[in-house]
Amino acid sequence: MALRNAVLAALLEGEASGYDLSKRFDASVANFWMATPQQLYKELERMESQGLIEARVVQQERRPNKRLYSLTGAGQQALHDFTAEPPRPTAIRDELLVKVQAVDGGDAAAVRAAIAEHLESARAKLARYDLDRARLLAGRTEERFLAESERVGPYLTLMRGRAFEKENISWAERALAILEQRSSLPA
Amino acid sequence: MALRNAVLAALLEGEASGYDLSKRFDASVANFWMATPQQLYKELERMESQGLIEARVVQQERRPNKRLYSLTGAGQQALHDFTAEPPRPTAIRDELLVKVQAVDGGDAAAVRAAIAEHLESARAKLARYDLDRARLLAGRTEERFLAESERVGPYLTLMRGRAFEKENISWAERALAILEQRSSLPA
DNA sequence: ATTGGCATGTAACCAGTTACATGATTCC
DNA sequence: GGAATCATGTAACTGGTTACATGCCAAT
Repeated sequence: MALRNAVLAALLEGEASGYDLSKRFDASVANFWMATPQQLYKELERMESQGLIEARVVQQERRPNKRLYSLTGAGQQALHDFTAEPPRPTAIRDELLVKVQAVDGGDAAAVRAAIAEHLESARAKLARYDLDRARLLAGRTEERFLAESERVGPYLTLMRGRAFEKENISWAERALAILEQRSSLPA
Repeated sequence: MALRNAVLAALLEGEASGYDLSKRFDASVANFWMATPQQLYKELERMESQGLIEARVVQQERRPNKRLYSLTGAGQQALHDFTAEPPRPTAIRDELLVKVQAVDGGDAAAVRAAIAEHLESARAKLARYDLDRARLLAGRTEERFLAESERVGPYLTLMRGRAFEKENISWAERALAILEQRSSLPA
């Protein structure tokens, strides 16, 4: 029931279809929770059957109809309850770092390539987050934004994502430099 | 088969029992991959049956016997193959950030408490990583260490863990400050 | 004409978590 | 005497991934 909470949190931004949510996850939630469309459709069904969300069917012309979900009172309560649960230690699973850990007994060139690709994707994500931030701030200083806006959660997670990607970038640059030097000086 | 690769990488450090591995994971691998003892025992069995690792039984007095596992040639090959695989985008799942995202519709005090706890654990981890780093460097400068040591993988992942925890700390401090200010100025 | 976006789902499989289970030893 | 450590496992459950499946519309 872990995805459930991420979905509830995402629906705080407003009603969304499965498809919308899938994009919303990619755009902002993906920073700390990833989910495939398949996962979302299944979870939405289950959540609806549990009364946490409700659907409103929107007829569309020249488009398939869609079901827009929003939080019910029970859903809001469930979200509240979730935030009040004692935190469990965050589980990390980073395949790239497993490869880096194993670089000395593995294919060093391939690991370097993987880091380089990671670096590129971190740069792309950082650029996206910067755009998102500018959109949120809408010309205001951070201070004013924080004073004025109703919600700060999305801003805080965005800041976390930004810092994470910045750190990814500088780590990857450093790691590449070290590994490249090694490869030119074989023992 | 994702844990498998983390186990192979961990066994590069030398032979280990299930119990040893469990501690090794906690100590260093946990930085990027977490696994419970139960997971490890099951995975070790499977890996042995696939010929990736082999066990050597050590009789102990006043202690249960233990099975020390080490990589076979096939295991080394599997590790090599894994490092050469094209990287898949890292999956993140951070429950704390889900709570933060939902803070505006949830229990803000509980979320602040969760962040504070996270901050403490990040500080503790950073201190541990600093100790690990000092142990690895063994009095040498980073430059000399990198020039001399046979393996760099564990150092690079350690640096990543350190940077990650540092960033956790500064983000958590900032987030707490923002949320505390909000709580004292209710809309 | 083909790619990409909109829109939704099912089924089979694989991986991870939690609870249960045991038993001796060493340290405080 | 009780907690922590050493040492290993099973069983039931939950959650996540991958592959398969469909079909229309807009833009290039």
